[in-house]
Amino acid sequence: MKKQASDKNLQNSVEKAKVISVKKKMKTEKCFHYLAETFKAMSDPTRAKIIFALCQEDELCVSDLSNIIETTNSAISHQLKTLRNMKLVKYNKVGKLAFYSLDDQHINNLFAEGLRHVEEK
Amino acid sequence: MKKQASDKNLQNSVEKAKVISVKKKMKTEKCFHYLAETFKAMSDPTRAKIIFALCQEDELCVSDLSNIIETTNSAISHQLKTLRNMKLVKYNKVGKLAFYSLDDQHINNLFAEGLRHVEEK
DNA sequence: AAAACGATTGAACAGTTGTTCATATAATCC
DNA sequence: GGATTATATGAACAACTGTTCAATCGTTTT
Repeated sequence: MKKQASDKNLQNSVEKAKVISVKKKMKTEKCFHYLAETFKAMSDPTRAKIIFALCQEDELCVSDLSNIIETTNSAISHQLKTLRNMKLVKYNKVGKLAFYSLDDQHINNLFAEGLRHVEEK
Repeated sequence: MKKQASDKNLQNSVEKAKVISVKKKMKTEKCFHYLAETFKAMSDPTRAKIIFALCQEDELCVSDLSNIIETTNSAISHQLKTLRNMKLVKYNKVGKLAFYSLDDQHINNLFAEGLRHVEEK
């Protein structure tokens, strides 16, 4: 009977001890998936600009955001929907206006860390 | 004569003071582009796994990485090339083996921050 | 009620992405 | 030298992405 792929490959490891050790520490598939999703939220310049703007001001409406970022309402609105789906922003409707704000407290730290990284380069 | 688009839109701002204030703080196009690129490096599960593994062990060769991550050598090698282009990993060739390691010190902090965020959810 | 306005949405489009498969390269072993 | 091994690579493919454009939906204004 054939051994499991992972076991079979273990025999062929170059540095078996390292492989076993890291395998033990590996997070779940779901964890890596969600981690990747989180980074993906900020992996587009338009979304990065939106998040940056919302770090400066608690609330901004769509047209002001598109003015600041200098692109169309439509493009901003589409990206805001993406960020909403990712639970990174929430919004507050007042008449015709939709005021968006950051929904995820932790994102500020993550974003600031990224910015620090970029500016130290 | 027509005014500049950015000026024209400023007149139409819902909260002009906020718009002017945030506009003043905005980073350059290049900065946001690079910021997005940095996050993009970690926005794929396979790359996130590679980075995680290389946070646990200083150096790992391609076949051990593909064993740990449980995918093909080819897929890993392609992603390592992507990470190499982004200057996030470097490698050390020893005979047939290529030992990869993290090239960017700051990435550890950023990645750890992301992981903390995910695990607190 | 009609017009104006802010925001949302869907379709379409080109561009990008990540994997697979087959092949290539380069070092080691027999 | 020929076989084997570790890694790299190019082409192909389907899947996804971000913007634009046109149309729509609510709300407010006149």
